[in-house]
Amino acid sequence: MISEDILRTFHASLATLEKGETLFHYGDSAVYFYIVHHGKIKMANYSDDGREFVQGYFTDGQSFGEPPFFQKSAYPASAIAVEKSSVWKISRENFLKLLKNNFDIHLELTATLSSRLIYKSTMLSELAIEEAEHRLITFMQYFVGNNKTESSKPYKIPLTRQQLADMTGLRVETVIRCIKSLEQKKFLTINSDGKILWKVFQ
Amino acid sequence: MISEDILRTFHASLATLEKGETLFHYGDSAVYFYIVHHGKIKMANYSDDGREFVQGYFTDGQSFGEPPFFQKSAYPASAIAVEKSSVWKISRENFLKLLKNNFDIHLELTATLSSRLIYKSTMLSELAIEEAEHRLITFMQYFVGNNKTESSKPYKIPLTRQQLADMTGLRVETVIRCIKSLEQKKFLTINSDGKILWKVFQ
DNA sequence: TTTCTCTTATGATGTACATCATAATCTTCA
DNA sequence: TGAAGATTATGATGTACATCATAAGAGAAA
Repeated sequence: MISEDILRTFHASLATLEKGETLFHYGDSAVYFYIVHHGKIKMANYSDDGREFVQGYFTDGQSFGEPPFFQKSAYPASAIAVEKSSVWKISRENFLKLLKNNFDIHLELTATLSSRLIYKSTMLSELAIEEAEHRLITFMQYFVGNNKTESSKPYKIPLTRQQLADMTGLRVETVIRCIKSLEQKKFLTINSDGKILWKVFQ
Repeated sequence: MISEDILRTFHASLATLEKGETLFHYGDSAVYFYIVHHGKIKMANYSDDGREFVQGYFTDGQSFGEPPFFQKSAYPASAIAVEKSSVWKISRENFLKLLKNNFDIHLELTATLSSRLIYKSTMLSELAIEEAEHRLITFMQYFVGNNKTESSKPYKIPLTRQQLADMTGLRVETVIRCIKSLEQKKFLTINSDGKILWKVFQ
């Protein structure tokens, strides 16, 4: 988490985005690196026939779009505002200066990249060798581990079946059927509003 | 690339591995970080019914096993020596000291992690929304881009159909059929020894 | 030189998930 | 407040890739 003071020192500027607006497209050369000030941004890839894969969602305080920075390559996915948002943008040069002058921030970045790398490796292996239900369990375990705060009660996963599908390479109907099946197998329960309640001890 | 001098300063030690030997298993808690001194290491995941997914191969000078270091988590995949190898191992503490004292090495690590993150994101999106031939093209493009040195002649990809399958989440037979189809579509040619020759301009 | 294992190859068959169709809520926003 | 668009749901059908079977050549091992 980089303080606003430091951001200003290194000439970060704020940009605002309407809901649905695209910040950058897949393949654009990466000139800026971003931190969400307020709102929600998704990074996603699209196939020729319109299928979507969501690489991740980013909210207040989270940075995104750093990786292509270090080999001056292109963004590997597009960034779209899911809701009205504002983001800090920092140029490559200023960002490198910032890292050079702040070991703690650099280390935090390293940790963030590492954590994302573990997530991607995990999901990649799931998509490559496991089937739908297994994939969903692994994804939800990861998600709950990263978002659940209180430790005793079941966690209500704030994602629709469609969002689960978009992040696991499955289709809505498949996710719906798997979730039903996983409910019968007692991996989770379905709340009265349809949302998934993840059990505590697993 | 970290010099042997610096490695010794931070108490790195050498370990040797026979062909087929396992350095660490998926799920082991990550106490060391490694750099290949000489040989070839693969990181891979295995499903219950024995299917393999290869996350990557690492050779002389390349580091691996860093990500779980920064949140003290477990290795996300197993590391196995593909041939007789020797690796430098550095403890977490010494590694952090090393980063703190060498900005350039830290920045190089950041760049390495970023590059891997882009690779994983790319393959993840491929596995999620693209079909077999597209996946293979993307993988080979990436591979050639990272390994081809001379720029004029077609590049002979030094991987078997089985290795391609293991890295793309496909099965050998599918890879064989796809490669044949891609040959007919002029994306590549098949050498007299069966190896894939990747065309220059694509 | 023989045996074993790996690699490329090809056909027949099976299946997990996608796709298509339809519908009953629920939410959004105009 | 009423229409449009999500969301969850369920059945019927389609298909890309996996699986199984078999084989021929190449290299390694003994």
